Amino acid sequence: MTDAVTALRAFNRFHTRFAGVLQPSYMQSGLGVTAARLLYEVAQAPEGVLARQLAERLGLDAGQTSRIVAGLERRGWIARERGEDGRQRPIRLTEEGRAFFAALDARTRADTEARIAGLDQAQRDALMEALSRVRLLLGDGAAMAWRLRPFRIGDLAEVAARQARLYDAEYGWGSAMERLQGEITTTFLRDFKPGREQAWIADCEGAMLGAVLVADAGDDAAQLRLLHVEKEARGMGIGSALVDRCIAFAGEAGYDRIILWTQDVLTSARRLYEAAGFRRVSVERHAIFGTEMAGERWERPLP
Amino acid sequence: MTDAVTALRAFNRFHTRFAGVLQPSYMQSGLGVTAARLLYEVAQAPEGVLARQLAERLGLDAGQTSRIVAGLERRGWIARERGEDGRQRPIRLTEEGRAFFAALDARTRADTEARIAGLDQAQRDALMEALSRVRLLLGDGAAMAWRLRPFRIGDLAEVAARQARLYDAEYGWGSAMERLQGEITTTFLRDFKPGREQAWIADCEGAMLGAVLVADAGDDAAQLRLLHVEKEARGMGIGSALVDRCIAFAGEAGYDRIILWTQDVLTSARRLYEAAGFRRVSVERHAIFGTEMAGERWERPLP
DNA sequence: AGCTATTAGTTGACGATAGCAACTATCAGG
DNA sequence: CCTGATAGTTGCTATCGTCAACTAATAGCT
Repeated sequence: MTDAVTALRAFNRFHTRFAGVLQPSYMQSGLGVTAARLLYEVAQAPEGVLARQLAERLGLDAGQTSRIVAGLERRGWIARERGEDGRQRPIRLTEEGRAFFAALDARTRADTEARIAGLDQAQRDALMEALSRVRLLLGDGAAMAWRLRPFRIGDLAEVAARQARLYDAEYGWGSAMERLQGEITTTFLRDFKPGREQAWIADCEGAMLGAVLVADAGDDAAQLRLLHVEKEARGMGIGSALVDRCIAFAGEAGYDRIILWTQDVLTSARRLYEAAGFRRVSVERHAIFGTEMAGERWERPLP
Repeated sequence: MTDAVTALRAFNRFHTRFAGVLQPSYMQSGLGVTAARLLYEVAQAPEGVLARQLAERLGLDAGQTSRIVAGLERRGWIARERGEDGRQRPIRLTEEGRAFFAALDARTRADTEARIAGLDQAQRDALMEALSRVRLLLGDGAAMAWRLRPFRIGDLAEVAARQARLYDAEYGWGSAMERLQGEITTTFLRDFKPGREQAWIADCEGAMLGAVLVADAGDDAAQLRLLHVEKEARGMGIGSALVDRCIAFAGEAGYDRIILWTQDVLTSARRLYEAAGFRRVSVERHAIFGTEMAGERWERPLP
């Protein structure tokens, strides 16, 4: 069995080749790979960008950056103004530069598209999810956008899989938890009441970073279930966004109150609930998952 | 919402930077990045490698390869023999080269390890799965090894998720199929009989490429359930390996026969069953998944 | 105001990387 | 023996990347 370091190195070798095959298209344009990357960054920046920002973003040397910028300016693709700070020379695209970049960008897109022409939409989705997951795990999460969306086909089973693994790794709850997850999601799907029930996925460019369910608990109560946030996505505000969405939904659906069950060991989840206006109404000790812990019932009235 | 091409290009930009940060360690060794990659390839090859094989594998120019090889030979890391074919100069590591490479490799490993030092084991597993998935989808599957392994925590829910998405994308079976999957896996987990039942995952460096379940159907019959192979993994022999494993397991467990239910539209699965000695014993038309189709029962005696 | 340290950017030098083309040596097949 | 193909080498040229010295402007401090 290979470890993550070996796998990452193998991937790096693979990707170096993969990206290398994509590069010759830059050459046809008379630009080097680095110059093309820099031009891309300039094109993305709506305002003028400073050379040092480009250097920082691309991981380039200041001298190298200066030379490439000078080259692009000589060809007329970019222009430099004077900033308020007299040392700065904000860079922006000229009209010709915009046209040139558009053509280059289109060719690069076509090249990339050709590389994945054999993939159908489902596989493209899988590719996007894997790419995002890699970036997230390698620490590029800050550069990525996430949003909440309603659940789609396959999502609830994935929620069950993620939670089973997460809680097993973190608390050792094993297969007892897995069975429980499976039963909750299966029941939810079987008895799904549109408008009265819903599940949301925190979706970061195709990758699931967290999820939550709202189920009808009867007696005018909505029940928040299976809240989780992936470890690499904590501190991004996903947990509270999910809880807030549940409360808003339950309010609109006309429930009196929203309830939930949780465990005392899930401290960060409890903080979320507390901040969102939930109050603990009962505690019950048990050992369902092997070790002794306390199951808690929390509740929040709805306006 | 971004598309796969945009996501892939964004990933390429990310990875170029990511790999760029890893490179300085090669510099300390006096080797360039390309020379280090080439040395790695030589070290991996047990026999002598030809320069043109290296060029092909690394996507390098022949001239460039020649120069790098000459440089490594000058430093004494590699040696060139004469091949049977007088034009060829098979390359292999010298003793010094082996020692040097081992040191370089250790440092590179440590560098990579430092980049993922913040990840726990579960996250490393997730990283490996995502990396493998990317390579598979981008066509590097031939360079990767897969194997069958028994199911672990979370696997069955993932099987349900993958199948629900696969069959929805390919046949439009939607949530009816999803509910069915969920119920089958949940029931399997709840009533799991070790030794009499089992599930296998086709695992390609952490990524699930296919799966199958064997359940006790009562009356001395084993039932093969939920066989699937991911689209990007077809033609690798995974389907027949999964079926064979089921038959072998059912035989060892002492069942009389192995049965399964399938649909007439799943033609490639039917071919697998037929090749593995199953025979169709009954057909029944239905419209469970929206469209009209035929559910089939297949059976195979066990020795 | 004047001094100092810092920041933005430029330039020169040098070596590694990369692509192209011309070249030698060898081999395979008629 | 001739022809075409293959393995590998070498020269030319341009880009890329690093290091270090340099100018110009600014910010902070006394």
